[in-house]
Amino acid sequence: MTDTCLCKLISADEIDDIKAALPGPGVIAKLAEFFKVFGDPSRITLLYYLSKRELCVADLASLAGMGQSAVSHQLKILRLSRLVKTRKEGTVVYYSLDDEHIQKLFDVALQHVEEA
Amino acid sequence: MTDTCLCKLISADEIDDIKAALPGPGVIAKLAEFFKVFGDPSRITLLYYLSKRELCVADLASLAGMGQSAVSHQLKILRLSRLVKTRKEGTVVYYSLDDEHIQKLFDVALQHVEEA
DNA sequence: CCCATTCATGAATATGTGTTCATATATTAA
DNA sequence: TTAATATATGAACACATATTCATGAATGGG
Repeated sequence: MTDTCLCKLISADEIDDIKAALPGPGVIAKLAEFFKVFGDPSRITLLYYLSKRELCVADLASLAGMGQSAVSHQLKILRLSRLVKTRKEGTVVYYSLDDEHIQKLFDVALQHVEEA
Repeated sequence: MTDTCLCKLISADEIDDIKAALPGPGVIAKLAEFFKVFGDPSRITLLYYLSKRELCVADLASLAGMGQSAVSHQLKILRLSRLVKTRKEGTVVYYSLDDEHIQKLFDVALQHVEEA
């Protein structure tokens, strides 16, 4: 056990304060799950196209250069994360964005990425 | 091939416009990599603690309830993503945040998560 | 009613990822 | 130098995940 460290001289009070303000495990898990959805190039691409206009599955596949099944699987993840919504017209399902925060997230991330 | 869809009646011009505005594959990959870093509960926890104060590896491990090695591995990822920076004092390495956007990202994500 | 089309879904597979264990590196003290 | 401590690193393992393939479900046309 090498877990003894001089810098542990944070006061017990301060430790308690910091730990108390930590979001619960449930919230942390949800945060991670949320970010994980954005952590895939295919989903980023789909979200980008949907940020431009409502699109059906086949067109998304065509635009993104992905197979129909792959798109469908990814759209399910985006649906479960409440990032996109659907509108059905006959056999065609139109997808569109369902979250006004997405563009803001992209902007912040782009800022970081471009600060290379 | 079942990739023929009526809704493909987007004009060729519109398709070109949308595709032209798509960030290049490099940028999309970087965006995904960036978000992926936040897509893990351990890293979220470490970032949270570092948002409170500078901390050494052993204390981070203790606070987060993780092994020293696991923390070190995750800190390396955060370092390579330029999200944290280090300061060495003897054998002790102090970590602290190195990006002013992190809190903003957390805020947006929390908003989404809490809109359940 | 039968068929074609669009999308969803389950299984299989290949790849990626987080933790642990053991060990190496670096710094300080004796 | 030797020993001790803090951190970093590499290999191994277990687990998650993205895609493909095959197929199922739903809708509309003939």
